[in-house]
Amino acid sequence: MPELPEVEVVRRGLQGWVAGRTVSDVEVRHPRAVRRHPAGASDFSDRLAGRTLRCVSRRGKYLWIPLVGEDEAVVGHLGMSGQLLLLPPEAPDGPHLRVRMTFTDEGRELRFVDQRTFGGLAVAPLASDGAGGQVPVTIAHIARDPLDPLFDDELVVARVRSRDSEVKRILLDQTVASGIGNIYADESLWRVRLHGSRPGRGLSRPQVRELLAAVREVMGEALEQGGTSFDALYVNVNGESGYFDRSLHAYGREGEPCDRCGTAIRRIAFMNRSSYFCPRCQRGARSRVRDRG
DNA sequence: CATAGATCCTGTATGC
DNA sequence: TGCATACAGGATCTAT
Repeated sequence: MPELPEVEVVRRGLQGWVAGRTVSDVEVRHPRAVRRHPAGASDFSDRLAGRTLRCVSRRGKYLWIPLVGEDEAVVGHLGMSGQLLLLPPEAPDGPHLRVRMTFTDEGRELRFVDQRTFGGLAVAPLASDGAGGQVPVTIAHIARDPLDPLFDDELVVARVRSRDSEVKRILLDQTVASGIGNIYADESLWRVRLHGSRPGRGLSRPQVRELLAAVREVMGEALEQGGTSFDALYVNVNGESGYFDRSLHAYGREGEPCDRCGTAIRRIAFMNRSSYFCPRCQRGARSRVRDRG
């Protein structure tokens, strides 16, 4: 469930704790956690041992930390249950500890904990991002996110409107705009009263602009509240949950009244998961059927 | 090329 | 009580 706001909370938490520290040792407890590091677990550990970490960067749901003196970075993705925790060395290992990074100062360890193992870490080369910065080559295909100062609204508007796919699927496509997952997609669509099954090609330019503004708005509000959490799976680097789930209008509210019109929120199957929407406020599901006829 | 669907994984909740 | 099934879903791979 960690989407952009949750990952940004983690980034901020890491920033003050790992920047400038030198890695002592890296222990990979589960090979799946480094499956995106093709050279394997021992190579992953070898590339980090003795290296000093720089600032913590983020694009969409990815985090990366460049290594001082190298054109490489350690890249992380939380998947849906990953946690990056800063814990004192004496804290007990939980059952889902996947990677442990210790530092030469013998202070807090950085632990990657991941119940469902969809997340992972890797070391990857850095390349130019085309705008004076750098990005790991393994995530060069990930688009800028809506909170990125270089996010180009009109470019994304054009890309959304060039596709026949359902608009919700486009929102979840990280090569169009990154950082949006199932929760914030549903919340953004609810805010602008669009049904997620509307084809991108059928939306007007103002509609897509309004949708992107809603995405930015809902993510910004979530960030202010420390992110969204439904269970103990998403936590910040200190193991604490956010509060934004109390502000949700659509996601996870099947059968509950819409906060605008009182109609019961509906849930439908979508891409092996769920979509939540107000059947009265969010019209437009029929246009696709009509177009086919 | 564009699009849609399947797949990885495990803890929790639910049904019989 | 025990077993089976459904569900959560981000990114990537495969199929059409």
